[in-house]
Amino acid sequence: MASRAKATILDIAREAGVSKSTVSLVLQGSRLIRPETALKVRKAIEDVGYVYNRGAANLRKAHSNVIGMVINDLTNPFFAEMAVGMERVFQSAGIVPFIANTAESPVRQEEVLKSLMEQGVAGLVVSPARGTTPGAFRRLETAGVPVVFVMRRLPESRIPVITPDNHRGAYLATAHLIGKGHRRLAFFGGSSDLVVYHERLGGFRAACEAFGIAPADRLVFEGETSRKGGIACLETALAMAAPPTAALCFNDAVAFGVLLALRKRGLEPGADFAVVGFDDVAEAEHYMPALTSVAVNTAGLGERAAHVVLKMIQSRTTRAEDHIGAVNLVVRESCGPDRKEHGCAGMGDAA
Amino acid sequence: MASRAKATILDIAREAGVSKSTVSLVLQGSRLIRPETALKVRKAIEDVGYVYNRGAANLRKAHSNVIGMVINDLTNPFFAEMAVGMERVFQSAGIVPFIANTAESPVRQEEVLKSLMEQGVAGLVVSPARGTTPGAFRRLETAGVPVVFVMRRLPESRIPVITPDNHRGAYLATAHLIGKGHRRLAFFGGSSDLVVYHERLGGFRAACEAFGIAPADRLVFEGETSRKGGIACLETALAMAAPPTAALCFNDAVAFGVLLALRKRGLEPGADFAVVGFDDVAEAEHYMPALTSVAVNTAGLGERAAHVVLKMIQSRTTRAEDHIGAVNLVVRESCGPDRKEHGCAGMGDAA
DNA sequence: TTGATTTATTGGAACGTTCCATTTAATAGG
DNA sequence: CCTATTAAATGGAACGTTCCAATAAATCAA
Repeated sequence: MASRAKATILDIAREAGVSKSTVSLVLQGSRLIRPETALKVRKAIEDVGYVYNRGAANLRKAHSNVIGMVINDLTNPFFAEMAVGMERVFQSAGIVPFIANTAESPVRQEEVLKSLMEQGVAGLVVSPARGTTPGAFRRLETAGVPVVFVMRRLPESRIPVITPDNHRGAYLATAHLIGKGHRRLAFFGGSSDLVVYHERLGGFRAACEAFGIAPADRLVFEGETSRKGGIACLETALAMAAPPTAALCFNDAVAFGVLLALRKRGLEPGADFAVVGFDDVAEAEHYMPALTSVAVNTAGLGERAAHVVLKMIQSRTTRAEDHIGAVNLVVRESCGPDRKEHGCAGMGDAA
Repeated sequence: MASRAKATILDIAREAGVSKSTVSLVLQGSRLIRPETALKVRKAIEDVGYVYNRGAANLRKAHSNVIGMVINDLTNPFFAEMAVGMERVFQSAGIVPFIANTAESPVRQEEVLKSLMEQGVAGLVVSPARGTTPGAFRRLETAGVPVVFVMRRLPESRIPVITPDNHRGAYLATAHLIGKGHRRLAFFGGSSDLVVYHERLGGFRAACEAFGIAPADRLVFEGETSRKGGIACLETALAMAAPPTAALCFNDAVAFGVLLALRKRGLEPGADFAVVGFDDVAEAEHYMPALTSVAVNTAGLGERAAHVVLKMIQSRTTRAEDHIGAVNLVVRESCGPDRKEHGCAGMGDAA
């Protein structure tokens, strides 16, 4: 317990019989100090139990080496995975990033951003909360703090963005479904306040158009981006007079919900109704049936984002190029075998 | 861009025509300042785009209001959930906690702890990495920083701990299995370098003993605490001459693995082999079949931990009582119906 | 009026670093 | 030997806050 007044650089100086400047230099690993002196100082540091006061240092340096990762939803394995990718990069750069969760709340995000600024962050990687207002990052911008967005973008913003190629991914997935013989397709989940949503939906539409699916045969169901949302989408879709036979889901969580709901109804995912997810989270591979999904290289995008912000900090700029990451469809079991003229057994299939 | 030298309290003072002390008081919401003066100052703050420099403030106050949450594995939904519980509490206390991930590496943890100390944290909630050495937290202790452990404890440490009642949970689960008619039981997954492991295994053994299961009929399989670990455990268990008919799993991830492996082998979880998980993560309810698991009130424990550390900070102590959280078994489908003399077919629900 | 009290405001000395400009010691060149 | 040069160590002035003690202005008691 005890621990009287915290030891400072001066205490070490006294202990080691040198000046505070010398101690400071040792702390910074300067080559100006004679090795044996450095050793003496380091010993004193150890003896006294000194802990470096970064706040004081930053006061002088204005160069804080703190990097923040602001994540919209840490309980979502997808974002957690991305966060871990970033962390890897920061770690190997010798930086301990601070992670903050906004729980998808713009208000909370505001608080977090404020706190981070007060702490003097050197840079930020942000996956913005849904409903973030365009002005939310102005303070950061005027303060000249490098920021990069990852996974999500804001409608009108000059902040660089690292995202997967959502349009292409959705296109590929949709094409796959059509190739399997489906002619009446749905897009499940997601809400239109996310730019990503429009990108993915755009890819879906483009593919439908390219392969001659009539506008009346492509159904869009907005919904929560969660299992629950997926369940709801499937329910309302199957309640239609002429239900779809396949769905591209906004993300894997929605797809899992759909798979679940199918089972509950006694339908066989894949055979009776084809499902494709998006993001290819770790769980997709282990699901029952294994989920066909668009892999976006989650951790890789995180790493990329981290690299970009590092580079920005280093070159003292607040601008950088956007990066659109490659995607690919990984085909598993959730779309079943190819579909013949008329659906196989099971229940109500295409008209 | 631009943003010449950062604005300080003095710039605002000049702008508002008052002294820096006045500005400082306004920032702290002091009632000593005339409301109209305060207003004038606040306007200047807004105009200049000032951001508070907490580092400078802390230098003077030595009272940092930064709290850290050190998590062993953020990609594990269980810990993520716990983290979110803590966050909730800190948020309503007006504090933005910083989360750091150690990825189950003691080395990484060391770095994180060091960084946090340098940042001048006021307190810490830690779920220690596996293999943490007893001395890892000595620096924190001698510095007098309040620390509380959550979910995991260290073999010999005076740091307060918030955990679920692992022994009781395992006991309940095992009793349930025995009540279902199982007489040859296994404990799957986990490794003995975790105190939790011994607690849970202890509960398992105690129940076996209490209900007269012969020592030869309780099998222990160490293994990774992941899906993969669960799969492996089941494989080796079923390869035995007299395999068990039910298993208590170290945690839900292991249980999911077991469920998966059963399916792969064409066995029906519940009917052919009963499975109980531990932790009751959100996914347990939605699995196929829904997993019977020991609910530990994850988020609640997180909240509790946060409260404790807050109290410790406030009362300037480094000691607090341990807290053992209540647990309860939530019965779903993964143990099937009661077991007759010889396992029955079908997969009806619990009797 | 005078002094005492209250209310608002302010200067200045910390806080623990960094880093520039110096000083001191050691080495080399002649 | 003296003077340059290099190497090693040092003092002191920042950095942007807080907070104590002091002041100034306003109110009150006589």
